[in-house]
Amino acid sequence: MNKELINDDLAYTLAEFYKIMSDHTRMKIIYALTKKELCVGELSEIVNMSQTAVSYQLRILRGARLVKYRREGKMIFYSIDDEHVSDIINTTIIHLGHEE
Amino acid sequence: MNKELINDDLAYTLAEFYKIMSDHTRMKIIYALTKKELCVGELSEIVNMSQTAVSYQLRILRGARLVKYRREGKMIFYSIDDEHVSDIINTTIIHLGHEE
DNA sequence: ATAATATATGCGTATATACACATATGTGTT
DNA sequence: AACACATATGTGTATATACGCATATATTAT
Repeated sequence: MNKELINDDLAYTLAEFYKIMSDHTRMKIIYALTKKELCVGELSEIVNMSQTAVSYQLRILRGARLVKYRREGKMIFYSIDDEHVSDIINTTIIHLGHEE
Repeated sequence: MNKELINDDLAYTLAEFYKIMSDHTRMKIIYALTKKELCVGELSEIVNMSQTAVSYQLRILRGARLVKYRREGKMIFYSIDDEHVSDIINTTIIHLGHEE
């Protein structure tokens, strides 16, 4: 009778997705990447955190297929995997009334 | 020079928003509420958790203004505060390819 | 092969948080 | 007022996780 009101698998999957976006360091990284492809060193400067910390978060973002990467010599360039992600963020920004 | 790539306040605010949605219990509650207004007891049954646990999460959802509520006698009915929330979830479902 | 540079990973720790339990508060009924 | 019922809240605890440090790996240059 309440079948439409509950969907455990979906709820778990959704929550996992949002969990990735729920850390401000990761969000800074994601936000920067929605604007431009960047390598780890650049990201490290932009978000003003250690290379280790950025790398730690990039691994998580990779695991969740939120970002993709390509090697170019010593450097690895990261970018947003899917433009849906940008859409979701933009919708949220509008929702939060945080446009500037 | 990288001003457009970073916006600390916004990143924090976005991360906080997604943090609310990053718990599967809360997501079950939110999901059910996107379908229908419900009281605490009904929610408790639907997500199959104790009244205390549901109440704990509802407080957090209230604090984040993700849900609103109205009293009717002894019961309190909760609903989604803003239809933007449903939009964001629907976009995410499409993104995840989890439509059924 | 060695060195230098860019990035990744294992481990330890401090912090955050979801939930259980007990209890409090608010509302209607008698 | 006393009681029952629906919901909320304070406290303790177990678990999850972000990040630092040290170190490993991968790539290019000498």
